[in-house]
Amino acid sequence: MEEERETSSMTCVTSKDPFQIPNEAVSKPKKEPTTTTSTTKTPKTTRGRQKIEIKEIIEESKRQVTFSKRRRGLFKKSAELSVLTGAKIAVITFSRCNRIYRFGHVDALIDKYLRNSPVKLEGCSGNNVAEEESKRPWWERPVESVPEEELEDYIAALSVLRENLGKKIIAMSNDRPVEIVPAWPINMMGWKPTMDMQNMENPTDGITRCRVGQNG
Amino acid sequence: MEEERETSSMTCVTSKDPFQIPNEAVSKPKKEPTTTTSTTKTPKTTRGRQKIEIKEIIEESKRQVTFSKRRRGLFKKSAELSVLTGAKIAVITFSRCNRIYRFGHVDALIDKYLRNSPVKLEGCSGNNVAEEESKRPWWERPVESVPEEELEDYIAALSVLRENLGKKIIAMSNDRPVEIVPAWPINMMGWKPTMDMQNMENPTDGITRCRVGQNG
DNA sequence: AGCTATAAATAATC
DNA sequence: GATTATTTATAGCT
Repeated sequence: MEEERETSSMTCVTSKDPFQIPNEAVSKPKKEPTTTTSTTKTPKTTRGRQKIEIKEIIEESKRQVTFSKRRRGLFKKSAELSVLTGAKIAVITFSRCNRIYRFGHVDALIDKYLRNSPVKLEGCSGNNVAEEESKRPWWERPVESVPEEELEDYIAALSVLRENLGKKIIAMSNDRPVEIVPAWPINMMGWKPTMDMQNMENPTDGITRCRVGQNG
Repeated sequence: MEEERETSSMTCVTSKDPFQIPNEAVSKPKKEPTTTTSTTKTPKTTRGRQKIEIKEIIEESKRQVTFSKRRRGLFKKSAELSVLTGAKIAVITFSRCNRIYRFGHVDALIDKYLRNSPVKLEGCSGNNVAEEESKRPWWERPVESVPEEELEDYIAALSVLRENLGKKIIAMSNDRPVEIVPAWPINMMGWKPTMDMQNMENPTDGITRCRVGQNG
């Protein structure tokens, strides 16, 4: 974000920036579409996106807004990377108040991560996986091959698979519903829409809440 | 990325786009800084960033490049979100060849996630956590408060904490070094540089590799 | 929650 | 791996 690069693209902008002098004491031009002699310069209504330092945002409301916007952006980027490259991605976000926001096949990938890869979600292309695929048990088949109708069963089955991780995990997971957030949550062009993003974004924990007005 | 929004900002661009007609059959002007009559239009050397559809990239090398670039971008965004809002973030990426790339306090957050929040990384601001902090055992203290010199000990201690997750997990994790990827990997302005990003990005698995030339 | 102008990410290219 | 021109993300307002 704040690399040393100072290449000014956008050389086309010829209008003088009306927001130049102090930071806050700017007399905003107020959008007036047709009244004034608005032929010389474009009467900008906002300063647009401003450069910020990457350091903790102190102001409460501001931090919440940034958290919300950027988390959305992060999940979108994750989804795009997943679709574009076929990678499996899981993102876990704990807000300052320990509200949890998840993206992707979190549970499946955590299993995979902890077990050091046994849950094979997708074969490597060009590895003539197709023939080997049929020999594999259901839970090693690509997630994509699971029909949407069977998703519930698949999820349930996955929770059974989790037993292989150890009784202790199962015990701890029992009071939390085992669910999978689809990797294709956003209904965008060319995407496989299974559930809406809202559902994915809502905090799903039963975790101690902070007082009202806290970030997260 | 490909929402229905078609709002054309950038209305300032007056130069005609020389790359207009077919998509690939463009006669590239080739960068010639001072020779040609480059006064009328800017002799663009590239088409710049092109709009792409969010669908699987078929071409192998192209997909690899995109995976590399966008993964880097995703981790950067994660780091920024973490610093800006104080959120704890973990990102796990399995490439198509099951190479694993991680970001953030993956192990700690997985523990937290599986246990439904016991590992308290940071208190909620304004909750007068400071006084309660001192009562907490070391492993509940904010990760940031751990001095860099103690990081190794902290990591080791965390692996002990994992035992609370169950003997089975420990058994499975034994042949994999338990490590923590720092949440501040990029040495950017105002950042806390602990390790380099390269180290973080390198695949850390001992997982079956695909044939050479595969994505991930 | 929506808008606008600008900062930042990145597709194509070298 | 570096550059460039463009698309996309988003900071500040409303």
